[in-house]
Amino acid sequence: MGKLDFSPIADTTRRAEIVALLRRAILTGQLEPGQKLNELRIAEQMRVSRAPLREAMRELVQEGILTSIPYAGTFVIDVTAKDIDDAYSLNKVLDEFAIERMWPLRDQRFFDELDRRHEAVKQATRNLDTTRQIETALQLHGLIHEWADNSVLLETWQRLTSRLQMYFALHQRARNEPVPAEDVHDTYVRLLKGSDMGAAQRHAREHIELDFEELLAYARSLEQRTSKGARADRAGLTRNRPEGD
Amino acid sequence: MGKLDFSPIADTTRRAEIVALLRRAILTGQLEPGQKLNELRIAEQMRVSRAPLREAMRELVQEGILTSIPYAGTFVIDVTAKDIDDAYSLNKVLDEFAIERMWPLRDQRFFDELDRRHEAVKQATRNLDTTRQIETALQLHGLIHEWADNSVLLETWQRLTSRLQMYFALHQRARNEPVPAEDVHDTYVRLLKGSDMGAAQRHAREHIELDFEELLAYARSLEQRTSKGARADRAGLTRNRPEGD
DNA sequence: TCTTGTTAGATTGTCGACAATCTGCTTGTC
DNA sequence: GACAAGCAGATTGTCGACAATCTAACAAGA
Repeated sequence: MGKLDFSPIADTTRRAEIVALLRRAILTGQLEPGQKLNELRIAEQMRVSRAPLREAMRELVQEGILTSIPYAGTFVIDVTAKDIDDAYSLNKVLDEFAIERMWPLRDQRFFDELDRRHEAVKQATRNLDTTRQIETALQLHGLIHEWADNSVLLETWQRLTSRLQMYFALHQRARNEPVPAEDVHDTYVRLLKGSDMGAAQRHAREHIELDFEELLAYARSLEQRTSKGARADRAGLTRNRPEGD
Repeated sequence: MGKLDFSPIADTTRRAEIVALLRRAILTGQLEPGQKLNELRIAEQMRVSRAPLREAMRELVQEGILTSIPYAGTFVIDVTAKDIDDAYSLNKVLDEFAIERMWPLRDQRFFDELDRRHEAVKQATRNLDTTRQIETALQLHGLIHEWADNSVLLETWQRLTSRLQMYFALHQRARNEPVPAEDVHDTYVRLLKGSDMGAAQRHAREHIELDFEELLAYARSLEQRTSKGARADRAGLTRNRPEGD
């Protein structure tokens, strides 16, 4: 038989496209944290009715980068230092788990893909395209999760990644200078190709710790000024209440 | 000032109520895996238009217990042995992390809440209410995650829990006999009150392992018969594709 | 001046109808 | 009989309009 695999056909619903557009706008920082999303205005701009737009927003709310308050509006989530800290500490655990799981599954295809993504990061770095740099770096990092053959882990990591990407983008936006970070990933890639799993896990943990401190400091500095969308605080999250008691 | 705190007002949107109704139906197994959700029919039964229903469905899709295929329909996710395995192995990691984090945060309020939830499980067990038993057991288990003071962890665990609850409910449904499991949780609760964190972590891991094997065997037996909704396979999940290359 | 009630405007939530798409059946042709 | 084309029927996706709710400004009264 012919050994040609077709890629799945593109999503042809407006909803999916809206989701992609909005997500991109949020993750690149074009929509700022705390900002309110006016349905009517966005719908007009996109030449779309409010129905698919609202459905798209619901998805992003569940994805964790929007938050909705009934009859008040839907807002981009606020970035608190605690959130970043939480996300990072969990990410470390997930990384360790992912490496453990994917370690015996490494093969030539893995190494090739690893190099490919590493190259993409270097490319973006050369081009001084910081947005793309963040994106590719996270994709490089995500390979271990994709390769771990655990769909739940992958979903979890992708949710985490959305926020991390948003945090990084904001950080980059704040200070306009591009990160030099030329070959930060070299060690990471080398260790993933090596034979010492423990070393790879340790490096993943420390490597992350690195730019984390910087990011955290930035978030703390943001915390001072009062965000105009400050009332868009935690809503929902109380699924577990013991209703019958 | 008066020291009375009011609980937040109930969500008064139809959407929220629909979400709750649908989630309950799915998690208790009233809606079976692979089953298609006909929008028109459900909307009529609930006396609601399709708009809020569809928004509710979008939320549950992102929550991971429904899956949607454009122009084909929305289905309850299929339960594969691999999914259960994945969820459990990740859950073990999360438990360990949660215990580590909440350990220094334990106080009297924690112990009280622990006892309260433990009592709820025993109550449900006495009443032979298996659905409620599953629910309360998971709530007991969830306390460590709620107490870990990490919102991202909590969200992640709640997503996982949804599936686990669904799996358990299906399992219970299959074999009608209620689980004896009278005091399975006694040791768990005792260790969480004790001073040996490592022991608590170890127990959490092993205790889970217990009913896991049973559940997994059941899932494997299901895998034989062809589900009528079999084509409702993984859709989406490919957010990470490198679009510009 | 402070509080409370009222009202107008804007925004979100919901509805019913229409358009686009899929599925299965029928029909026609070889 | 096998197969492709085409035609209902049903279902999902989208639209425009209406209802419910919130916000802020303003007026009335203590």
